[in-house]
Amino acid sequence: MCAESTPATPETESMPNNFIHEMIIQDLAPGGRCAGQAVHTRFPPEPNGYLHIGHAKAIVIDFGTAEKFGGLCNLRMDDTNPSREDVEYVESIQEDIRWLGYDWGDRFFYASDYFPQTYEYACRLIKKGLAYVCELTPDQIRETRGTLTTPATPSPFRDRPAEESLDLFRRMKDGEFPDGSMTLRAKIDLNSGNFNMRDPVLYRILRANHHHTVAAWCIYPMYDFAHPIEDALEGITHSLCSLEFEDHRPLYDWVIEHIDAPAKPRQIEFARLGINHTVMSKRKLRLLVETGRVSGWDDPRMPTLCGLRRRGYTPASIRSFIERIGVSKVNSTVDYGFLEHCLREDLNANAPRIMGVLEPVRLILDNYPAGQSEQFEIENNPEQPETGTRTVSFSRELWIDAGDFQEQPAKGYFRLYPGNEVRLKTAYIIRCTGCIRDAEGRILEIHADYDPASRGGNAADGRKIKGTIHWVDAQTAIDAEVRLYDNLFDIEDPDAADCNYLDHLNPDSLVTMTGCKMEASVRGLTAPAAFQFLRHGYFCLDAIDSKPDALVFNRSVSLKDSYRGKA
RNA sequence: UGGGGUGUAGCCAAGUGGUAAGGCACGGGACUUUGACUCCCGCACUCGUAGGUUCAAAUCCUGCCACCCCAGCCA
Repeated sequence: MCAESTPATPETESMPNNFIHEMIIQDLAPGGRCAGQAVHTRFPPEPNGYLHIGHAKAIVIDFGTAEKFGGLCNLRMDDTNPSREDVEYVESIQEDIRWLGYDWGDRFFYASDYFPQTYEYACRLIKKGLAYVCELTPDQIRETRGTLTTPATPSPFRDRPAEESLDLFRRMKDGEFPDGSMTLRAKIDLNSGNFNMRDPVLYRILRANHHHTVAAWCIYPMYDFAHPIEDALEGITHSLCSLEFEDHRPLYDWVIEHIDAPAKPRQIEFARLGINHTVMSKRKLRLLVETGRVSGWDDPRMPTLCGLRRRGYTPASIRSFIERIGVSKVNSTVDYGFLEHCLREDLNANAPRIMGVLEPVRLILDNYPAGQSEQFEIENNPEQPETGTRTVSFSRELWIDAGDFQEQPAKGYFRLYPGNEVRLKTAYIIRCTGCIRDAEGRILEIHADYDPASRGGNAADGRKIKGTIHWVDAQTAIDAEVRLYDNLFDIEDPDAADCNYLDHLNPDSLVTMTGCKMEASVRGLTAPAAFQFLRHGYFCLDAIDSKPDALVFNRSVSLKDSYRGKA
């Protein structure tokens, strides 16, 4: 069960032009680099982990850009390094992208399916004298690569005859040499200030079980060689990626040029997404999972798409968030609060409401006939009257939230306190007459009288009632557990270089409340299922932990700061 | 020290020589059968910085400063 509260249709029409769009518009203009062509992009994750909100930015940009220009976006597993990849990830990646609302049609590819062509292109480079088989060890390659200010020294194998390299390369593929003993290297520019151009490795020998090709290959192309080829073979016109690949663009272009590629894709880089109070790197997220600091990749505190989904985030809210933060080349960190804002906005408009109390206290209406019961029709969503109403039962004994009563009211408090009137939402106006405490001073029950003439919540004499509170009929209430989630880290920037993020896990990131009470109509609800109550978080049914007799709710967004600290 | 990038409000972000959009956050007010939502109002005499060109500069030129990325047989 997934919490989808809104149709998953990307609204890229509303997406304002960003610098990538401007570049594409120029490419498309008459005489431009790809005048007359259809825009074609791709989202190329390596299947070595779960997708997170940072990937959502790339997904929205890749799919959204293609859609904006009436083109297509492929989904491609960039699986050129078998050692860390797994089918578990290729499946979760597809599920999460679908959940976000994007469709790659029949254009699902594996980079590893192109290995035969990639091999042929490598042979072509060798024949042109642009690549050679090198027998230097990894250490030797590092030592001869030079430094920031000194050029690389040539490999002793750099001028090996093409025929010899071709033969060796074939034998590398045929498994004649051990892992790591040889590489295929491009012959480019040892003096370049860009390390990527100092004879980069194109192929390495690696015996590992590949999740897709199994043991068909024992040589694997490097990203820098494989990626431009993958893009060219698929007819990609614009290869969008993150900023750290800017230095790789000259090599990308070099490959495209020298293999005589069937297409000339253009790489454009944008800044990846940073959000405060969380970490985004797969390595760090993986460690949280493996050390049990969270319950899994889908722990509702995780910034993974499956975690956000379980927390109650809607696909529309995530898409809206990405579209609204914009696209630029500035390294930026967006406030987590903005993500929450986008969720609140969607939930407020589209989520069905129920009433519930987290910390139940018994409320007894002394003048309400014992044994009597009545029904109220309550709107499911005041923002959408067309979503109808539900029936909620009411009787003499109710549950209200402890926070909605103060025996000694604080200054400005306008909910229930002795002598004060408050409205039980859509039911009656009541006046508090006092409360009973046990020996330890805990409130056992609150007493009040109801105004029979106020059925529906309006006073017959027109008097104004300032406070309105939630309530649940004690006779029909359903028990539930509620989990309050907060930021995973208690500092703004757990990624800061001078801090160990594991030392800053927020100890209050998960607070579990048991014995909570929900109105009975929650039973009939399936996904989408998000609820707002208790001034004023949004909660949603946990799709994974819920059982028929033990509902579990996750709080989707924390309370607004302006409300924190108030009674 | 070499190469590649980026600097507009607390956080994102428009702006492309004609006098600083918008959103989040924040503050104030109105409304309210959720202290939510919604609605108003306020929030950069200034665009990293110092000069220069111009009638006019965030936009053009020069110098300086700050920050990010790069020396994997990772992507």
